[in-house]
Amino acid sequence: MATLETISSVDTSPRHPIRLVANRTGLTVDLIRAWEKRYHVVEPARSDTKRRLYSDYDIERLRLIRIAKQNGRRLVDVAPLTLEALRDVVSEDSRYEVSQDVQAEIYRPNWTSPLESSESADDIDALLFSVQTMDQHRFDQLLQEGLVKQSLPAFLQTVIGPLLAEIGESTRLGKMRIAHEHMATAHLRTFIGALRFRETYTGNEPKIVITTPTGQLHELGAVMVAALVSVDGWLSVYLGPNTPADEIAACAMQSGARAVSLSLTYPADDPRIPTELTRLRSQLESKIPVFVGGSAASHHHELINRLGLLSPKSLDDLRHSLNMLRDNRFQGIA
Amino acid sequence: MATLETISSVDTSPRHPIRLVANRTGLTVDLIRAWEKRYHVVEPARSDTKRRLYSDYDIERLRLIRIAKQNGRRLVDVAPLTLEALRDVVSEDSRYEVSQDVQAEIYRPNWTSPLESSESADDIDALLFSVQTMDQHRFDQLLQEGLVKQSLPAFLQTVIGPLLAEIGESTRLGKMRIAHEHMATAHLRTFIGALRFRETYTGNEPKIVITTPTGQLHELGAVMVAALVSVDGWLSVYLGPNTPADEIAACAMQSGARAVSLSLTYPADDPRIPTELTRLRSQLESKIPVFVGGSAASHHHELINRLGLLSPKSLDDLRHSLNMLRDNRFQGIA
DNA sequence: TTTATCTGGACAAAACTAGGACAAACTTGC
DNA sequence: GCAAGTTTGTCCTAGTTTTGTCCAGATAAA
Repeated sequence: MATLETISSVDTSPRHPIRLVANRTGLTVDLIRAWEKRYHVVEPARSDTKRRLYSDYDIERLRLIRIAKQNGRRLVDVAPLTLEALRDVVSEDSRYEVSQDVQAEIYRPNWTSPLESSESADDIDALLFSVQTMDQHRFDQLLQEGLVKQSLPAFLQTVIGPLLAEIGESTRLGKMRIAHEHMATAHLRTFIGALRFRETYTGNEPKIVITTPTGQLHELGAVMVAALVSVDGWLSVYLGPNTPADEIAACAMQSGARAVSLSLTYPADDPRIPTELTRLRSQLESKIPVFVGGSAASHHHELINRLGLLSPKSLDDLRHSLNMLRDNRFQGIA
Repeated sequence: MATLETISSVDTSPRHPIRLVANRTGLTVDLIRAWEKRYHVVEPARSDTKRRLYSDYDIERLRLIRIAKQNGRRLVDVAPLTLEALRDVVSEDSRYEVSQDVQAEIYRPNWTSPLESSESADDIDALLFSVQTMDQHRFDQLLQEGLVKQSLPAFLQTVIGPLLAEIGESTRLGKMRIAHEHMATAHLRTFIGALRFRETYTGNEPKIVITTPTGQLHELGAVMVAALVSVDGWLSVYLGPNTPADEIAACAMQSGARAVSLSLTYPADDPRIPTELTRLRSQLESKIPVFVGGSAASHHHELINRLGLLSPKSLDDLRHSLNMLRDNRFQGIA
């Protein structure tokens, strides 16, 4: 349960000085104070010597408010909104979808605790049912609703992960048709892919290149990573599946990425994998870490260690490492 | 949750400043005010300091009026129309907007000028530049803006099509890296895929199964078709790429689809294509037409004719056939 | 000591408002 | 086909509101 907590809540403990907040949000120190003075945009805690101390929650709100302003919103309008409400506003602006029940959004608590497992199980059952009946519209609707109930990382972990496992298993056992699996996969690709730009853009996010190496055609894992890291203020350069090592390296260099993430799923024993990983590592600056995840990553355990690549144990683990890297607290190779 | 209402109704509460409206509609601030002054196109509410405050309803009307104007309508004519009436007008116009057929010429008033070709060319250049600089966020932004300027079918034809051709050509000639092409393709997959659910859903749309057959891994064409047909009131069951014929047939039957659409691109001469197409045709009820499109469709011209499949010459052609089918005016096999 | 942050206020740039002017593009009448 | 009228996008001025930046003097941290 410890993992679930870390993954789903935005930390509200006050600890960051104003300078760091300015760096991370792209706002000036003066401006942050002016906003506080005029509209109480954030009311940070204070140290015993009156220094402002901001929480991750504050930073996230400030970042979103900056984006909302960029989209033409007035400060008066967005200043009193909660984090959740802000996310909705920003996402509505960047892709215009009809806003849902705004009323309900405003009174929702600021960060959601992970769902009761029974509730998640119900959600998954409903999703499975919509897949089996080929009701793509319902499937979409359920995904949308599920995401409203909890944060994106929690949603990926408690709903999407188990759902994919279940669908894979059912198809393997013949309880479900390949067509059903195809429909679900294709739709999840669209759905999760579109989440990536709901968050952020301040212009000074660190970048990460995300893809799958040559021979790996399944991109769902990579898309999930792309969506996930955007929550923590990374800007992902997503290359889709099946990208040659040379191209990944070139892309990382051109875009000035701080990290690379690969997803390995199927086939697990593709003979091209060792070659590609080796090439990639040798062409990249050594200070750029390469994360290798996905269900097939464990098949290449030894290779990964030998090359000095990183193999996060879970999405949460990856997320944690990236947070460290972003804040320059990264310890290097595990 | 009252799904249908939430999805189809547009919020009328006034809350957006004029700047945001300009961003979303692609109109200039001056122009929005001029329209209000002269024709009372929209009469926004005011804040206590006389700032204009627009509702979602206003924004949607303005967006449609912009498109109607682009199609040659006069402001005086469209200004007083309700949102629903505007939707009708725009959808009516979009039938002729992109088509080059002589036949359409008859119905086509002489004032139509879809878009200055130079303007489209500029848009494409900007998109290409953002691909070359690996600026994925800019790429997304430009796509979004492009879509505001014209209707989806016109956008696909005048921007996305040429863009893909240009990228493919540049990559082939080595002017662009594979990584650039990958990024653009992956992003377009997300972007176009997400457009599919922008339209309203009443529950009694005719369904169409859209996919690519076994061996065809490129899904962009299929995704474009899925987005396109949703504009004309079809509900697409999208299965992603690489679906076996048996599964396509099973899916069509289970979902009660009225049509099937396949996209063939690469490899053009895959030996599995004839087998798969034959199997599909034999397993489907004969009253369900199968459309085969994509750049590689012409390689199988003879086979397609022999099996009684349909091979639309363009996206517009496909759209036209589907409209006939939907309205039960379909003449069967060409 | 030097650097960072604090408060409160001043100032200026940017954005918005209203009303009107103007030129280009289009329509209509002859 | 040409001239007169209409429509339409853009720009200007002048006054108001909103928003970003800067300064001065004080306190705290490195």
